[in-house]
Amino acid sequence: MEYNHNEIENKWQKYWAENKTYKSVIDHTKPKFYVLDMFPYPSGAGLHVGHPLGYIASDIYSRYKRLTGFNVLHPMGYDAYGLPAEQYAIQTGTHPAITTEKNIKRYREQLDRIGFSFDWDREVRTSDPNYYKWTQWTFIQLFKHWYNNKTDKAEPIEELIKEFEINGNKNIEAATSQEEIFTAKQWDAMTEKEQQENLMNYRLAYLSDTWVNWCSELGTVLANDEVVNGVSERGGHPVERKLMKQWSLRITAYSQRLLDGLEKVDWFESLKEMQRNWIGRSEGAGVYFKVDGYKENLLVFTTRPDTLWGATFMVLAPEHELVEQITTPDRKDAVEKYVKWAKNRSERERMSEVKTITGEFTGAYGINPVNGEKVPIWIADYVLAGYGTGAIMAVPAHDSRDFAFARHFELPIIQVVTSEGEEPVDPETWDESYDSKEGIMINSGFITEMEVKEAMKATIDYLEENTIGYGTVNFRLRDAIFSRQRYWGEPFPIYYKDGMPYPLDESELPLKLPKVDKYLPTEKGEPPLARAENWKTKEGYPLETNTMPGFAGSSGYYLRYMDPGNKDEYFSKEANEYWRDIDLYLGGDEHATGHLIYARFWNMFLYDIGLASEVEPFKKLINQGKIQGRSNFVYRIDGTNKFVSFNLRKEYKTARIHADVNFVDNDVLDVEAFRDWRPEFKDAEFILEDGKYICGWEVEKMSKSKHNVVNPDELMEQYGADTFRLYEMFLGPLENHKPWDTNGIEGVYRFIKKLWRLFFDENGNWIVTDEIPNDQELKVLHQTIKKIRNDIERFSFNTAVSQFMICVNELTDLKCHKKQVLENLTILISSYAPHIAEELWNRLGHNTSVTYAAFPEFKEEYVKENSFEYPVSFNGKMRFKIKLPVDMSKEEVEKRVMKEEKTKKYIGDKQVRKVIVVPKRIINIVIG
RNA sequence: GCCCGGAUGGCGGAAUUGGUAGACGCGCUGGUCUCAAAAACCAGUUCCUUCGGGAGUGCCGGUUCGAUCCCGGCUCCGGGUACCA
Repeated sequence: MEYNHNEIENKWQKYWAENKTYKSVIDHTKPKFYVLDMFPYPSGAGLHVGHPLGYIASDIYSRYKRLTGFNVLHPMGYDAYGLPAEQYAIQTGTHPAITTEKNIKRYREQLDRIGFSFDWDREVRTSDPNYYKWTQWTFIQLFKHWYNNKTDKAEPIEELIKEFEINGNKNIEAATSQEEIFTAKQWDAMTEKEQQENLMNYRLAYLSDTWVNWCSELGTVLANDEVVNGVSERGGHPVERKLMKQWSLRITAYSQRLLDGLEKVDWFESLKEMQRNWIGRSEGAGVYFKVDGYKENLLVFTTRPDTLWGATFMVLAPEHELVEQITTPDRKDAVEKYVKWAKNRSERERMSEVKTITGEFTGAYGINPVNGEKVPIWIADYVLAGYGTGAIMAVPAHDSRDFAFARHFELPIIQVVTSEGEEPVDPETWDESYDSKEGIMINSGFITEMEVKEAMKATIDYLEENTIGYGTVNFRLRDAIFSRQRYWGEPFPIYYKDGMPYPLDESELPLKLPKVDKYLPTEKGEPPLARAENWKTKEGYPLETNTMPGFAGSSGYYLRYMDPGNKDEYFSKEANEYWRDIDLYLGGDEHATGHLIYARFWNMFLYDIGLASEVEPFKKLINQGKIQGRSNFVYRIDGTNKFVSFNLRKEYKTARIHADVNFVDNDVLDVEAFRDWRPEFKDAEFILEDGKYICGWEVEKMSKSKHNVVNPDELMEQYGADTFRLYEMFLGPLENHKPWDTNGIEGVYRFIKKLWRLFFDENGNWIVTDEIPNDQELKVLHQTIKKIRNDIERFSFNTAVSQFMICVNELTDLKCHKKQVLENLTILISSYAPHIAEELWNRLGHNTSVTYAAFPEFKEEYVKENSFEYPVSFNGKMRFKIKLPVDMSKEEVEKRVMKEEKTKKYIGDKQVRKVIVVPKRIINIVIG
């Protein structure tokens, strides 16, 4: 039989589907292994050549784990809610569900063509009511829980209410926005609405007026991680700050646990570092400053309590709630003008004008609690409303931003830290502030002469003793804004009574997405769901009109895969206790500060309430690199329709034009295809070199406009899925970002055909024999077993492909067609090239899938050498090799080498200073 | 600015990190087969060379018998992040 990839691949893909070869069920006799890919958003463009990279790697790993005796869970699904389908709906009126369904179908076809070992019976889609029922259910649980800082976990809100009824909130330590203390009596006296408002400050899912990132172009708010460089991640539209009533998740309650959990997981260090920075823990102190003439206190956060004596002014964020109250009449106009200006400035403007120093004096003064000094209170937008308390004490001598501000507005600068052994110099002469935490305190009351670190501690103690401050930890992480003013997302299971939100009863779930006439906001500016008829409960209470954000559905999908059909529960205890967590998670690192933090939070909450059995959901995580495009260019001579080949282009004035990579082969342009491409090139002329038109090339993003998109379907049609899979892996290390280059796939295709010819001769006759393999053949096989196992375990898929090539080359040279060897090779390669492996396995006489075979055992004895070819180097330079027995002693080796003619030649008339013999490594002779 | 990566032939990359630099593949050169081409196969391919050798893993220096690997100082490229107090 001739190797016909299309025939073989269709046959086995059909077989796998019909026999449910990759179906996974709980099996307590085997250890479990859960391999997960980040599920895709099914976009209309389908898969390009970059998408399957991670899926191929995880598939190889899954198949390998099956061969080594694991019960593997390897599911796939779709992150089906998303903006593109909704934007398309707005333009065309097509319901996003229809677009999504169509895209999923196309994705599935493409995925199936690559031969993945997914258990499709476990497919989940975030937009499926059977799935989002549990997203809604989890939201209700978040609404019904609060975070107890004493026990460090989420607890039911009923218990909080009980405590309020007995003691009020004075003994409660919670993650809360509630600052006022009330008694049980006061609690009792509250109306239901007041009680609900109060509880809202404790709930893990809560409604509040929040400063949000508003994107008017998209008509919705965005989470912090959805805003990049001041514009929306999707579409690049401008984003502004706006105060809106929004649902949020109190993820900040989990800041410390999210940080600590990173120590327990096996992820790339760079990714962990990104999460650490995003969580942004900083230790310091909260300090109360009295406002002169008012009873209000201003609370500031500082990481340098030791520099309190150097605070010469204070700065509030323009949005700070006390600004209006404390501004003196003479400063009112200026301050109001500034606040208005700051508010209307877009995020992007604010970020690009960081260097420009702006601010206004409020006319008010704060009183430094440690020395009673009066310090002016300013407002400036370098202080952010969203971080710390939105107010700072400014220590210009020891903070570069405060220093710049003080210089600009001519405010006093007092030095309080001096570097050890140096005399203090008048700060007026400084070029920059002294920000280092190394040094000795001066001019600082009782902490003078202390070391900085000692002074910090002493100051915090002092603040706490005198109740003018406290030691504290601040996090950069913000609560996750959870409302979106869009149609295509999960409806909130929430209704409103007297303006207060209440959760639906769980029996009402799923609350299905209603039909609307248009996918746009209403005339009154309400979200699209407000257009739905009868969008209210049975009792007539109005339902929430916002929908959940994209990360809602993706935060717990990996748990649902464990038990996707469950009608009564998110997932059963039994399923979760068996599958537990993801042993290997593969995906792009663009999710570092979004999905991967939200999902950890989601899982941690489910752990707290007793559902999930592991705190951390993703034990090991690998980021695959992005595949970039490799664009090709032609060079048109200015003012002509003549194109000059790459290496001759310097002789002319040319313009560089993208040529479609699909009619360029090894940078050689198919001139006819190019002429047919566009009418304006019909009569193009070409100046060739060596009879060819050579194109220039560059690595760019893969995109339609750059004509560098390579479609996997065409490659698979031409070379087959097995070749495609091997080639994607052969491209380079999995985690590297790398350009796609179709040049080279031929080499892998040649390899596959060469593999086939170990089993069939050129006339297609089966030539496998039952002969006993010889030592050489066994050595090749066992070297390969060892290398493949090793390489897969360390995710070095590219070098494994090389080893397969070496193995097949050597077996071909040895003319080895022996069943004992080839059978093992078939199993080895089955995780990389499953179709051809399945065909060969079948022809070797097996009637079950190679999936259920056992990974060949490596036997040291077959690769053992009794001699080693020592490289002999002189002063570190390798000159010749000499074969010696491995068990020869160092002394003996030295003696033998020194006797060699060649050794004498290279020594010449020089002196031998030293001879180094490293057994089974090297011999180095030092001469000179 | 700060924090992470990275730099090896014409190209993708290897060297499981002190021990033979350039595995494997692409491309290129020559050859076999063929009327010819394709395919397939064989040989060669880091650079320079006066054919003795010499140089060589971004650059400069150090440690070592020996450095792609360790240390110090740069340059360039990629990514993340940014008035975070």
